[in-house]
Amino acid sequence: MNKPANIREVARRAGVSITTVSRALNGYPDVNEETRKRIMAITEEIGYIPNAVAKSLVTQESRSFGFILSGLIRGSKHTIIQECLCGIYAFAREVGYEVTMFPVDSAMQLKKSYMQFSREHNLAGVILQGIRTDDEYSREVFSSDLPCVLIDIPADRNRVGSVSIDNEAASAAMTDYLLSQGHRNIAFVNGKEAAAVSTQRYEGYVSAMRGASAPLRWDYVLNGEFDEEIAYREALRFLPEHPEVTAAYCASDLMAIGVMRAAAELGIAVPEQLSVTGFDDIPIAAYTTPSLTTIQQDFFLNGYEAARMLYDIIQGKDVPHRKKTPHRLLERNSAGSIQGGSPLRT
Amino acid sequence: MNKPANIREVARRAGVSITTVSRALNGYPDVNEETRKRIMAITEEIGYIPNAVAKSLVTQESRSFGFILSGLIRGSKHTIIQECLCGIYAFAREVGYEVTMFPVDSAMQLKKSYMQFSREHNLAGVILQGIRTDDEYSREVFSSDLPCVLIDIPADRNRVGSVSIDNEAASAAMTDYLLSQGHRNIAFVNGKEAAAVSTQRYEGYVSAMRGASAPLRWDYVLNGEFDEEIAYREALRFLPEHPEVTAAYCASDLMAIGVMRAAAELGIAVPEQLSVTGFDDIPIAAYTTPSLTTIQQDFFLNGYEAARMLYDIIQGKDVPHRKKTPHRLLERNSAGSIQGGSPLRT
DNA sequence: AAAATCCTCCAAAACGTTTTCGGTGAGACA
DNA sequence: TGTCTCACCGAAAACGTTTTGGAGGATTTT
Repeated sequence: MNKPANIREVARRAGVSITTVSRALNGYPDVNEETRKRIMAITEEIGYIPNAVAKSLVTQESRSFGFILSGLIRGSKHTIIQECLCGIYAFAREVGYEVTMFPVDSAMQLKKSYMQFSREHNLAGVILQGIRTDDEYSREVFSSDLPCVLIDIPADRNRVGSVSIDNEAASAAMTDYLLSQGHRNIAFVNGKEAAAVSTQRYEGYVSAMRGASAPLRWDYVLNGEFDEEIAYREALRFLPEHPEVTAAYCASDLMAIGVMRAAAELGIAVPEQLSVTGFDDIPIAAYTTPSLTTIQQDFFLNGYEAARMLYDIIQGKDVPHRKKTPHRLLERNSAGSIQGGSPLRT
Repeated sequence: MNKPANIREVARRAGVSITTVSRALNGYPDVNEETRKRIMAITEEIGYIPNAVAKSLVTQESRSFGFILSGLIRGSKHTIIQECLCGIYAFAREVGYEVTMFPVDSAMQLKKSYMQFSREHNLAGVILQGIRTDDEYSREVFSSDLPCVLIDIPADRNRVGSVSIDNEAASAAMTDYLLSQGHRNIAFVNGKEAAAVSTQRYEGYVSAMRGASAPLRWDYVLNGEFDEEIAYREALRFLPEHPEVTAAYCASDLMAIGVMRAAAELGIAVPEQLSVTGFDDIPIAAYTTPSLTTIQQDFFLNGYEAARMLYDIIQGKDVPHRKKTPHRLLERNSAGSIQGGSPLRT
């Protein structure tokens, strides 16, 4: 394993100092065009590649976004983090940055804090996703002066940015949609309580129901933990107890799928007897029978915008630290109108 | 933005040399227990974090796997690379490595070669996935002495490792399954020609058909390019022309879904009139109607095993450079028996 | 003709570590 | 008393860059 050529070797062959080589390669003006050509030729010839590690060490910057995320788990059924990662990379490429991932597994004993990770790698800034706000490590990041933007987590501090859809508005929109179809008794299957998006979506549901003077009953909101199986079991229990509810609005597609399975098992027809709607628009949502009416999020865009905001913060630009990405209500086939002539389940 | 503390600061406060600090922190034996305690305390107090960049520079190794992959694109409907990445991280954590991703986009003008990337970052070795073998940059990697393992690409050189399922056997198994259900006229929807897995799956199909003396016709193999839409259009053309074929075996789930959609549009019932099978077992496959009979691959395991093999190669262990991960035929509802009483389409 | 300017280049310091080699003092052994 | 061993520690080199602060010569300006 012979060592790769370094700048010294190039300098030696070109008969110049390493300073000149460095300047030539980095496009500084004060180097003779002829010398530059010669250096370039030698660089090419011996396959010299500047060592980014050494460069990063001396310049004290890494041109690298950190991406700290939880939820990179085996057997995941959605592509959310994939999309997000892809968006981050898309922007990073535009500005010549790289990205360094740090997946944190809730199961793993976290011996390394986010901060430690960031400093070890001279990260220019970090993007956090799927991280709990009450986590001790995130506090450490918030209170540091490391540029930082959050995805799907509201930022309380002013130094840190955040990007997400307007969860409350989207949630209200979905509830309103169901209401407009004639539904009154609408159950809401929520996700984990700890997640900020859960409370926001709950708020949206509540305000829409209240606005329409629809029955707002505590026993109409179920806890599905963002889990297909749990939502399935909850629905299995809930649906027979409440034949008067004609719609179940779920805070995630996976939970909606669980609810639809429960309905199928109970002999309840979707959407004829029960409308079911989801949230996220994961790939599966388009392929279920019936296909899922849901709120579409652009997770790619979330990643892209988060990276862009982080970049602006790093550059010291004065930029709004709150970005709402667009959402869209995707009307498919899992929800229908009550006036459509379909009998209520009662 | 005050600079983070460095080893010199710790040494100054502890009243020892930086050598001693380094030794204390890295667990070398020749440092007094009392001094070590003191150093640890100071480290904790001022929040000192060793700089991995500097360390990597001097040790000439980064304890980092490179993951070079193509196919990280917006709107992807499967979780293959996600699973793979997850597997790589799982192993990396076990051995205290990190992973550095390098997504290559076929659309992007690749101004940086894989080799350049690897050397820039002092990578210990790289894992390649979804990369074409005839690509100029992969040649560069193969012929270098950089430890390297390929996923889903057969390795011709002996220095490089490779991991994948036994595509030929799996493909033959699926074909045999269809044959055992009484099908004789089986179409095969293949993926991109450039992909190694395509030719292997084609071989499996051919040998199984040949073994059963089933009709092997060139016009029974379609080119779906691993694309749902293309497979859909191909099926739309092919199915009416060939009412005698009772089964379509597709080299990917997405193509199978495209074929099923075409069948639905043509009024052909699946599986009653046409059996359709896929390959991969992506999440969607379980949620289509009918659910997809397919070959299950463990992409997580692919990543995990690739990382393990790479690690062994880096360590200089003499280890088999070819690993076949298990596959499984998942019998769901998109394929049925001809004897089952269902009429042929003819 | 002297002075100022410009172009091209170089020596050396710096970034934050690890590692090699050697030094000091204390106790053990002859 | 002299030497050897051992535990502990430090000075300095090294990793491969970038950047600072000029130096030397040629060219232009005054």
